[in-house]
Formats: sequence, structure tokens, C-alpha cells
Amino acid sequence: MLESGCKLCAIKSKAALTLSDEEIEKLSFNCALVKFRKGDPLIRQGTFSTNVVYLREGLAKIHITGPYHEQIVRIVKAPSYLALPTTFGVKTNQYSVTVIEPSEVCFIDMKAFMYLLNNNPEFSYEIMLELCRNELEAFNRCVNRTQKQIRGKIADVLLELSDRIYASKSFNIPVNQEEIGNLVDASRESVSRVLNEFAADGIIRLSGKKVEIRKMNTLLLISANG
Amino acid sequence: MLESGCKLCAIKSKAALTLSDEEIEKLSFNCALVKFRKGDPLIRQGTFSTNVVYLREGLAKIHITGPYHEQIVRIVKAPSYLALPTTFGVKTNQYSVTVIEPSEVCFIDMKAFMYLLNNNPEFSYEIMLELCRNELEAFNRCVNRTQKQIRGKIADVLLELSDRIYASKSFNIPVNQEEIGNLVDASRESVSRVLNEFAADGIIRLSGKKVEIRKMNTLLLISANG
DNA sequence: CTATTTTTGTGATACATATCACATAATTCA
DNA sequence: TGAATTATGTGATATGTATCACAAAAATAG
Repeated sequence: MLESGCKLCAIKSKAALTLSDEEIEKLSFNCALVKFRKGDPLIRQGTFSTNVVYLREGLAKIHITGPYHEQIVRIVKAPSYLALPTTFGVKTNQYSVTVIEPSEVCFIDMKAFMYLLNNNPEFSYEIMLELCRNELEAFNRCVNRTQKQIRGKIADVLLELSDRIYASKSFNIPVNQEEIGNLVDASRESVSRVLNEFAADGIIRLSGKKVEIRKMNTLLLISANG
Repeated sequence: MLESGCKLCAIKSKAALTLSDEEIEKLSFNCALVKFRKGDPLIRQGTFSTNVVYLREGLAKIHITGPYHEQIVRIVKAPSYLALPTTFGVKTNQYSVTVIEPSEVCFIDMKAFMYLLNNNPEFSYEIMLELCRNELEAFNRCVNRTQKQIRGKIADVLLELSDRIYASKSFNIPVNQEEIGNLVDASRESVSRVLNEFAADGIIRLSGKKVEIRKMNTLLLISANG
């Protein structure tokens, strides 16, 4: 792959910013860039983890096979490391990651990554911070998922897509309604109903997967009040 | 505090095992041991995090104030660091930690802890592994909480107490039924009903907070089948 | 050792949402 | 471009569990 590759990522990723030129070069030599399309699996629950996976461009979903249905744990936007917990902590992957928008992904040799962790405390610290942030986010997401009712949860999803993922009031929902259901623990039918209800109330404009948020405040209220 | 304190912990904690004598001494000088009773708060959601907290002996609960009720995120058994994510990632604590059994806790100066992270890659790596494991556990716990129904969730709690916390088939439940509800997202009344149902079926023996698991296999089945 | 507070037990009822059963629309594929 | 698949819309019904309303028991305090 291109040597410039990792230098480019170093501009984007806070952790990679801490690396020296020498270290970036080391990374470049142990890193393979691959392009993926919607639906392609990056990491499969139950298989062995052999690489550190870095989402350089695009969007992916982290999902777990639960006792009843699939559960989408979170949607990850580039640039971000993917699945560090399941790469380190344990031998086999505890969850799956699947691409939901055209993406570019780097597979980094685990030994090279470990070398960086061991030799660059700043890098190591940044990775640690990312893990911390993820855990906090996971907690909050879980609280929302279990305590709010469906309208609130769907409002949350729309707000997150608008805020964190697309930074825009209009966007295309990158997943189907069943997957939204898996993300908030609701049935496909209920998701459909609530989405149309929001549209009927003029809170959003819906056409196919295209959404435009019209009444941001109302949506925030619905999110806040469950 | 006693200088021997941190040496003792170094025997127990995998991360502390990696420390040199010199580093342990540094830790000892920046570490205060305090005893707590049931109900005492260790970390309060919304306040500033100023120390790293290490649970040296005892039991604590991590809990978050949700939109409707309190949610217990997990029960932590000594020895373990508490709340690293909320200590680092962000300025204010994102969750609370409260002691639920007589405990001994070390408050470690954040700068001293940072020093260790920066100068001992092995220590840093062990901490990272712990963060990874916690995140995976949080994911799984969340999946269970949202997908299983109450009998399955209560079975999970009993199994976890028996397995991970007390390593025994008989133990005292360290929280009241309302808190069990907060742990699995169920109402106090439902917890009461299910617990008595289990007792009536001879799956457990109940007297007050004392539980003895009589039919482990049945409990495992209930846990597995939701 | 009472009085008070906290915890637990249990029925009746309400309600949010899953499930089922189709109809229809939109995509994909050959 | 037409056939097959996948995604969405919507009513009717079923169901698990919350909520309410008490009673009783246990723990705590004065």
C-alpha cells in the first residue's frame, strides 16, 4: 500500500498524532488498506482476532448475537479504531462488525500495534482514553435503551445520526428499519409506526430512507421525556 | 498509611504485579486507605473526579441515574480499580459508585497513577486489558438486560452472585429487591414474585436475603432460555 | 421494647409493545 | 423489463410486566 497512507491517518486520529515519523513508517509497513462495500463483514463474532482494525473512511455497525435477536451495539464513524476490546481482552471476537456504508479499512498487524503501545506512552494513553469514552457511551446507551420507550429511543437514533454521524439535519438512514429496531431494542413494526408518526406530526420529513429533521426542539423533548 | 499497603495489593492485582519495588513505594506515598460501610458513596455522579479509586477489599455497585429510575450497571468485587473510565475520559463523573458491603478503598493520586501509566508499559497494558474486559462485559450485560425476560434476568443475577462474586452456592444477596430490579431493569414487585416462584419450585432456598441454589441446572436453563 | 421506617408479598388492573397476518412498495437480479 | 426478493405500512390481538393499592414482616432507631 501507499506509504502516505498512515501519514494521512495521523492527521485525523488523535492517537496516531502522537507517533513519530519513524513510528508512522513502521505502522505503514505493517498495515494493509482494503475497501469494503455495504454489508461486508469486517469482524465476525466467534472467530479469532488477528489484526487491529482501523476504520479510516466510512461507517460500520458493531453487533452482537443475543439470545433472541441480533443487537446493534453502536454505529461507528470513521476515523476510529474498531473493536479494540475484542481484539485484546480475549482470543475470540465477542462481537461482529459490518460495514454499512462504503468504507476504507486498515488491518494493522497486532505485533506492530503492540510495539507502539509499549514504546509510546502517549499513544497508549490516547488509546486508553478512547476505551474509556467507549465504555461510558456504552453505559449511557444501555440506560437509554432499557428505560425509554420507543418514541424516545427513535428520537435518540435520529438525533445521533444527525449530530454525531452526519452533522446535518438531513441525511439518509444508513440501515433498514429492522436494524433500527435492533439498535434500540424494538420491533420492526414499531419502528415503522413511530417514524411515520413523527412524519405525520411534521417533526421530520421522510421519503424512503431520506430524513430531514424539521422540529429539532420537539425531537429533543421527546428524547428527554422518554 | 502503612507502607506495606501497596505491596499487599501488588500480590492481588494483576496490574500492580508489574510494578517495581521503587514504583510500589511511589504508589504507597500517594495512596490513602479508607474503610467504608454499606451505603457509603465512593464516587458521585456529576462531581469532579480527583483520584483513582481502588477497591482493595469488599463489594461496590456502579450505578447511573437514568431518565426514569436508577440503574445499577454492575457489581464490582475487590480487588479492582473502580471507575477508571469516568476518572480519565471526562472531567465530571458519569456514574456513581456506592459500597454495598464493608470495604477498604485506596484513593490514589491521579498524578502518581499517570506517572505509572507513562513509565511502565506493562502496567499500562494491564489497565488497558481491564478496560477491554469491562467493555465486553458491559455489552453482554446490556444484551441480556434488554432481551431476556424477568425470570431469565433474575436467574442471571443469582448465577453471577454465586459464580463471580461469592464463588459459592449459598450466599446473602447484598442488595434489596428494588436494587435487583435496578440491576436487571424490572420492578421491585416482579423481582419479589420471581424469587418466590423460584423458591416454590425448589430451584433455590430462600430465607430473608440468604439464598441457596438447589437446582443449578434448572437455573442455567432459565438463564439460557430467557 | 415500642415506635418508626424500610423491605417484602400479593392481588387487580392498565398499558406499551410484540406478534401475527397481510398488503403494498421498492430494490435487486437475471 | 419482468420476476423475485427485500423492505415497509397497518390493523387486530396477545402478553409480559409495570403500576397501584394494600397488608405483613423485618430491620432500625429512640
